[in-house]
Amino acid sequence: MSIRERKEREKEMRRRQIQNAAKELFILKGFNSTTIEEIAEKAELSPATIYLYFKNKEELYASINLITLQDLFNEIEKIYSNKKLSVEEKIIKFKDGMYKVFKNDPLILRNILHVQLEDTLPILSKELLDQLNKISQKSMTMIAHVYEEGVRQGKFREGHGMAHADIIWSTFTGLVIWEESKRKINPKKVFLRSTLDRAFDIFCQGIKK
Amino acid sequence: MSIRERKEREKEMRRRQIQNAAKELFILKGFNSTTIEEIAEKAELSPATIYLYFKNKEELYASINLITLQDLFNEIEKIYSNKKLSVEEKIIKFKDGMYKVFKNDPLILRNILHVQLEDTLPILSKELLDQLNKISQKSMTMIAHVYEEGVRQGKFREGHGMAHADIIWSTFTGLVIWEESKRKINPKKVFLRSTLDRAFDIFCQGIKK
Amino acid sequence: MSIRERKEREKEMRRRQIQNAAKELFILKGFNSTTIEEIAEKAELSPATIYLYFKNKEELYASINLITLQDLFNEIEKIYSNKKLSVEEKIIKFKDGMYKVFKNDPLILRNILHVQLEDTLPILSKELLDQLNKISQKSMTMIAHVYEEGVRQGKFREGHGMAHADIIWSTFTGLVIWEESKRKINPKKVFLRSTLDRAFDIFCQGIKK
Amino acid sequence: MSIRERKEREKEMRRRQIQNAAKELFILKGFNSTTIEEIAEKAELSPATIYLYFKNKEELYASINLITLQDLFNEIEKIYSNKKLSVEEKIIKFKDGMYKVFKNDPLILRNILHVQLEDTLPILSKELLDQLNKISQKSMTMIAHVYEEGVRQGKFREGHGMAHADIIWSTFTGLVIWEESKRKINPKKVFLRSTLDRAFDIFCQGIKK
DNA sequence: CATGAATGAGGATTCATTCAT
DNA sequence: CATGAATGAATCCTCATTCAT
Repeated sequence: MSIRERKEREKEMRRRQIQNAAKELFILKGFNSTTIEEIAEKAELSPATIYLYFKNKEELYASINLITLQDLFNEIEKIYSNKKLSVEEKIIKFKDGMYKVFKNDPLILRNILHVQLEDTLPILSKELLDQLNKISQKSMTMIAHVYEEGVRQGKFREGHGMAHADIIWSTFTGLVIWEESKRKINPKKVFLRSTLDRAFDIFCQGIKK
Repeated sequence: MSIRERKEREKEMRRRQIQNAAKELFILKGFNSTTIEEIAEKAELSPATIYLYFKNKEELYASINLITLQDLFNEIEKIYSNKKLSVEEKIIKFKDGMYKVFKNDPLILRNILHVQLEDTLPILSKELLDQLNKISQKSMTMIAHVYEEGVRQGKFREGHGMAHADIIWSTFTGLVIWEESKRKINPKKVFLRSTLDRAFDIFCQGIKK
Repeated sequence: MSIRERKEREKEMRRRQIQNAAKELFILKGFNSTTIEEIAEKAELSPATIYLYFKNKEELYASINLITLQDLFNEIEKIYSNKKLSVEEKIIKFKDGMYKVFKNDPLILRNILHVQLEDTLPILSKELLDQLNKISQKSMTMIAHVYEEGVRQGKFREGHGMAHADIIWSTFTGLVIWEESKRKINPKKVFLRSTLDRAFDIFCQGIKK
Repeated sequence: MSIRERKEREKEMRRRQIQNAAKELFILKGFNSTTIEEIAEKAELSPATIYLYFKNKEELYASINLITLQDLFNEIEKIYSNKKLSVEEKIIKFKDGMYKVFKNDPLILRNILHVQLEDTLPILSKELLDQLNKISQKSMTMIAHVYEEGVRQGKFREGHGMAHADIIWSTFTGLVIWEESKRKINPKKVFLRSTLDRAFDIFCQGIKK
């Protein structure tokens, strides 16, 4: 029984090993320009082996997105459920949480948006697309709830919760993408954490009643 | 001389013709998934002819972004130079200007961001990259100036102009992309102009001293 | 205009050139074991060029069958329409016609039967399959008509025309394939024309009233 | 010793088990399109195990043909040796026997002919090829003998026995393959036993003195 | 100038086969 | 004896790019 377990664990590790190799490359070069061969090489496996663990390139790609998005969801949920935090604090924490996930895996944002913008948006299986969609939906809803709570408490200006969730999310993604793109043009540039903080500071100021 | 001019003009038109065809396809399918042959067909030319006007696919792609970015630049400059507008008004106008460009040519934003997100960016020639960089730099600088002017006038909170330019730009792009992506998943959704306005309203509120 | 025609003709020749190379190889090694690269090499072209003339390997394969079947159809129709021949003569001529086509292009029969024997009978496009089907249907119908005419004239035993067309066709193909297969095992053996003639002689005898 | 025997028997059963699984798949999908993995799965073994019993895919395939051909041989021999049957009856019985084998295992004919037409024939080991050859030779010889006996008895027209064995065999295979191929194009069609009977009826009529 | 035609350089995927356990 | 896991070697197909006309 213990042998079987070990095997199981090893198999899972192989999967991870492939996903990690792939993630790095997808981040660096995008989906289309990353070849299975490169992934295999980085994972120190043969291309054929990849196909023992993932049905094809798209599924591999999707599986990575799923992990990442799940992380994000967990992060947001943790904050959302934390009863000790005020709504203002929660919004700040949301930003910090998103940033943390993003820092840990810069691919995430690109992926979420890539799902929609990417070339031939990879023929992700309907299921996976739905799953991605659902998770992101749930995350947004939690953010919306927080805003609405703020309104109820008389702290925030009147307004549709979902719209403000969109604004928070967009401000974050917009900044990150923009910073990332600037770094791409000029690699010396470092992501300015302070700009992000400032933006959210302004936002918090702006929504005050 | 006049003949030469006509020739020149015709040549320029061919370039445009190709760029327009390409733009549409890049928007629709992304860079990698758009083939030269498709572009040629849409432009009613042969693939070989494309190469008489553009060194390769990347240059063609970049040249389109350049146009787009130039349009945006013009829009921003017009507002920037308008002496009748207050700094607050200018910021609002910036948003409206960006929105106008985007509305008039929805491809614009996608393209600009594609330059940033797309797989193949690193292959762009140094020259073009610099040019792209310079234009965007100049646009951002103007926005930054407006913010700094606001600070000098005691209207806006202290802060680095460039950082706030980034924030403005990011908020805008973030929102547009996000809305667009939502529409992609659920096509019935219409872009919420009001969400954009709200976001900038919050921003303006937030930066007030 | 003449130039265009020449081009057209040259293009058609290329197609033929590819088909001929492919035909030989398909005969020799079967569909699956023949690679596009081999075909290309034999045709003195690059693999990519093949795809300018045929959508994929299957279509190429099918196109060859189509030609072959068409030839056969023409041969049969010629006999069918010949008013000077008696029904008995027509049946003998059918055999001779089929044999002529086969002799002139030994690949023919193998190809037709490959359609039937081959692995997963290649996913021929519905259209082509229909076309193949239609031609063969028409050929068989003509043979059937001749038999029925023979019945009407009181020369042949009562019986369903189509069934006898099947019998004629099967006897012929069966014999040719069998002889061919024997030759494959023992290459010295030569196809026995006399066996074929004998078989049809027996058949003619057997169907007499 | 008894243990050794049991082992031997078990080993033989495993072989059969694999062959049966393989046979079904080869019938369904052809040689090339059937994968070792599929065979293994159907046989409830691992792919690697297959290689403990058969040197490679080709040998496995050939071994199946051998069985099949042996069955056919047995059937024919039984009829051949039956002293109570007249030559006319024997010929009819040959057909029935062949049909029975074919009905019981539709693979047989496809396989026999595949051996001859199929892509991979050259790869079969010389030994196996010889064995296949010998069995088929012996079967044909028996059929030939019957014809010659008929001639001696003054019942059949003069003629070379072997040639008529070929004719009998070809007529049978030709019809079966043709019917099978028609069914492939139009699956609703059912194999017409009556056509086969008719063909042999005509044949018997035709060879009468 | 324009292009039809050709191709070299990959890239994703499959599968028979091997081997350590 | 059995197998899970791994892979080398193919194979089909695509596409940016070139060049003779």
